[in-house]
Amino acid sequence: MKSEHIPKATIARLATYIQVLSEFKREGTDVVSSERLAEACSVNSSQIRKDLAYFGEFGVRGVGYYVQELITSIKRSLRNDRAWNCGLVGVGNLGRALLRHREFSRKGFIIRGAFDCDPYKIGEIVEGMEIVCSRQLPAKVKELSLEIGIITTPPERAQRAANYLVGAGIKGIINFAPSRISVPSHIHLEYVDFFHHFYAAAFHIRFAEHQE
Amino acid sequence: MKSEHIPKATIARLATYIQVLSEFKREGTDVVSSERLAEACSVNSSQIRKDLAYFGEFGVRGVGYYVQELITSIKRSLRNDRAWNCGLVGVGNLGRALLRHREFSRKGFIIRGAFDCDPYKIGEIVEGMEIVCSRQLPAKVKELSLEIGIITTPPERAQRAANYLVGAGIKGIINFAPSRISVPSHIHLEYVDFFHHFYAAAFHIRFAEHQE
DNA sequence: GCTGGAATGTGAATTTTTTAACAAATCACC
DNA sequence: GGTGATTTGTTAAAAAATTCACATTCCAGC
Ligand SMILES: NC(=O)c1ccc[n+]([C@@H]2O[C@H](COP(=O)([O-])OP(=O)(O)OC[C@H]3O[C@@H](n4cnc5c(N)ncnc54)[C@H](O)[C@@H]3O)[C@@H](O)[C@H]2O)c1
Ligand SMILES: NC(=O)c1ccc[n+]([C@@H]2O[C@H](COP(=O)([O-])OP(=O)(O)OC[C@H]3O[C@@H](n4cnc5c(N)ncnc54)[C@H](O)[C@@H]3O)[C@@H](O)[C@H]2O)c1
Repeated sequence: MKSEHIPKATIARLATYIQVLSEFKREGTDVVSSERLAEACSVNSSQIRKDLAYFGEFGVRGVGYYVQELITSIKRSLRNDRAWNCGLVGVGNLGRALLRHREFSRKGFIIRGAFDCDPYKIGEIVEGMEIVCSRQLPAKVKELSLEIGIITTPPERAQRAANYLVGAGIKGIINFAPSRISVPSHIHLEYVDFFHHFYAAAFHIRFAEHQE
Repeated sequence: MKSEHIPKATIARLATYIQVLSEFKREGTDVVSSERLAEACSVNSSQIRKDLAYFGEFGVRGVGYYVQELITSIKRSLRNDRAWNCGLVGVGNLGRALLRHREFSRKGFIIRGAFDCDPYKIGEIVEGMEIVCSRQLPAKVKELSLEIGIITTPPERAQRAANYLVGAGIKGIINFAPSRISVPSHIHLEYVDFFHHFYAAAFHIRFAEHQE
């Protein structure tokens, strides 16, 4: 039952499945049922089967899913079967943490360019990568075939960073700065904001207290 | 129309509204309609009115919402009208970036304790805060009235960190490590994983290419 | 103090997402 | 080769979230 439109929530869950399946693999589990995977991910088992059904049939009835095979299938479904070249704009606290994070390249998102406008930072080497002046963005995007731009500048600079990236021909942008930006409709834009998890925690803690 | 159960998506959107409303305020806008706010947040205007209706009536018919008043009302709704004391476990790349991030205290989440198990890090001062040995967690949680625990340890240590936090009497946990952990049901647990944004970007970029 | 234009709050309609249920497929064991 | 225990893929039902539509309220201007 391949399908056209995929819910955002499904993408997020598939990412979780990969994570949990990788743990299973490390533990030496070869085959897993939707029931068992569901429990580990705190979701309903038909949810898992439905999510997978958007992309194809990956299991064996009466048996379950072969862990390694399923990981590969999900990655392919998510277009994560090849590496993506990323460029990071704004090498501050957060930018540095991301540059040093090994998981990016392990997951197929390879940060190949790091840009900043601060002359004191330009030329510095972080995690084997030289910080380059933002003005060189257009040249570097082409040279390194960058496809995804990561914005970690202060919020008031995010729009400018986006403009540079778009002008340079990037295809998608992940914005970590807490400000809304506008880009042409053919550019895929994602906002990362984990504060809502803090709000949610605060909300539910106080709510539970109130119930007592 | 006050209500019992609040969708998670509503909480996340309310956080966005606060962000965008703060921008409006900075620009000097005093009154805003749901239509205009909706446009800035890329959502439907009745979505906004519905989200707010879960908590009360904050607008004036025929006029709109008073920006500052609405910010205050949403914050109160989200139980964000008082500060929350947080403790961070695992002062590595990410932990440091969070400790240095001013936005936390500005938003009412004050990181009062930083813990690590690495003897080389214990005693070090980061952003005016001394890194303390994880073993002192129970004592510090009580001393500093910590309510929310932030886990930024490597994934294989996340469960242990959670156990410490739970044992020490924390009320909620935000886990930045990419591993599922288990905690008693009265502890509110949130997972932060921004990789799904990268997967979503990759997926949609390739999908758009395929359409052409 | 009336009137027209504007914008909220909300019940109803629609759409989307999740869950349940079960027929179809697989395999171990006899 | 048949049988029963499993577990998938999928259709149908249920639940949840979003959007529509409009009665209700407010205000500015006359
Ligand atoms: N630090 C965190 O934990 C954290 C968490 C969530 C969100 N954020 C957001 O991420 C962004 C970065 O945070 P940070 O703590 O790293 O801030 P930071 O001030 O440490 O770093 C910002 C960097 O961007 C550079 N910069 C500014 N304008 C630029 C431009 N036009 N082009 C290229 N580079 C430019 C600055 O020189 C600096 O190096 C902020 O928007 C922040 O709100 C940070
Ligand atoms: N760096 C990033 O950009 C990034 C992004 C997303 C997720 N994460 C996740 O966040 C976590 C931290 O990432 P990082 O890059 O900061 O790693 P890191 O290795 O730099 O830091 C981990 C820190 O945790 C400490 N630690 C280990 N076990 C501990 C324990 N039992 N109690 C207390 N402290 C302990 C270590 O001493 C170290 O200081 C990882 O799980 C990582 O996958 C990181």
